[in-house]
Amino acid sequence: MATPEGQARNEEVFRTAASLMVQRGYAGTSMGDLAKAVGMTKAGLYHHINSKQDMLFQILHHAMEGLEREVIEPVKGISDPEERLREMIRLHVRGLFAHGLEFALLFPERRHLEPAQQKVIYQMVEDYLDQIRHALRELADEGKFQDLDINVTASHILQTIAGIARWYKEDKGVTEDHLVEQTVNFNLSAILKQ
Amino acid sequence: MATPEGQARNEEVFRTAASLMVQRGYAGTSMGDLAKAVGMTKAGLYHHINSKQDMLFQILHHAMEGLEREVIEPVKGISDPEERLREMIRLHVRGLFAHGLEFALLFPERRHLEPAQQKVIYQMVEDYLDQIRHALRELADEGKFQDLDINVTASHILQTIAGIARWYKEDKGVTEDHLVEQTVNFNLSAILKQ
DNA sequence: TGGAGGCTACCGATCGATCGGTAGGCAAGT
DNA sequence: ACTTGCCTACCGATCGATCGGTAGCCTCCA
Repeated sequence: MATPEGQARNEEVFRTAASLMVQRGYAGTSMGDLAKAVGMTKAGLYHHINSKQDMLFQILHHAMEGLEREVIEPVKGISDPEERLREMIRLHVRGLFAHGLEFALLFPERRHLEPAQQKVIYQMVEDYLDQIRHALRELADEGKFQDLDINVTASHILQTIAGIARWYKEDKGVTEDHLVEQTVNFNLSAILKQ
Repeated sequence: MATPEGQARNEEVFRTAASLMVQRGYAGTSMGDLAKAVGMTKAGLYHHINSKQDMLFQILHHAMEGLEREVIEPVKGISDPEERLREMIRLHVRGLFAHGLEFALLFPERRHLEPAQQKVIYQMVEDYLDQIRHALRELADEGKFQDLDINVTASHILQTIAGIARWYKEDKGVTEDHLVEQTVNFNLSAILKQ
């Protein structure tokens, strides 16, 4: 279906598109801009993608798959809910840095997708939230959970993590390690008794 | 400068623009769409505004002024930092509902402004964050603050509040009162000792 | 061994539609 | 008479997308 070079080029297109859309938004990024950024013409670009909209869908879908692979899967073996939640937050924040903080900022752009595509992405986010909710419920069963609404709390936790991409600036002297630690501690302090 | 009816029409233009941009983003909202939404032609629309970009700036500026007027000002008389922070979160979340949750979602669109305009908005957000940081510092002086980084914590708190607009759906049975209470409790639990 | 056929990865040119914005006029209130 | 508020009619630029075409490589078969 594709040569190794073509495969690499294809990935470069999607990676560059994600980067540009983070900076300028979906509607604010033209296919001409993207073509120029990857050193192609618009026509050449369309060899790699079906449409601008489909490209956005694939970027978001790929990002969610990455989240599941790098956060959900690795913590499946952790039976203690507190430690599992700690590790989820840790891995998620580390993932943000590893992939340039980018993808979290693109999710609001799912409004530009077809309803059916929106539903797919929405469901993947919901599945991720369910993992957080499940850990919270287990904590509640152990009597270690504060008296909070599990659904609202799960969303709050996710917002503190995804929100990092919205305010973090490299030049402020905050290191990745520090931010990981702070985000874990903030959220765990919020939900644990004592 | 304007008749009362004209003033009202002017406000309707900006209010409608904000609403459309929340749904479709800045670049995704055309002036033709906006004109149709307020029952005007594009030319008539431009009687009320200078440019699309300037309109966005005024919307964001107005939103920040509202935040200062409805959250910062009312809590100035509260000397106890814990109670002040509680009230800030309470008022901010209530403000989200009162104004349709809209404006929080528009702030990422400040990337479409001129650098000088961006700076103005950025500074207003920073001033707001300073109010949260100040309350946290006072709490620390009283020995009631968890061992957390004040700057990071302030951002986390703001993200849980602004983040509500990104996940809240009316049809899930979560009431405004419940959400206010949950958001206050989550954040206070995160930052207070014990 | 060489040539035919097919495939990938692109290009220049161009499509109709839509973009943000404007010139100039007209009707109504003060 | 002048301003306010809006209109019709239009501008150049850019949008996403598609057209026919091609350079270069790989495979297969005589």
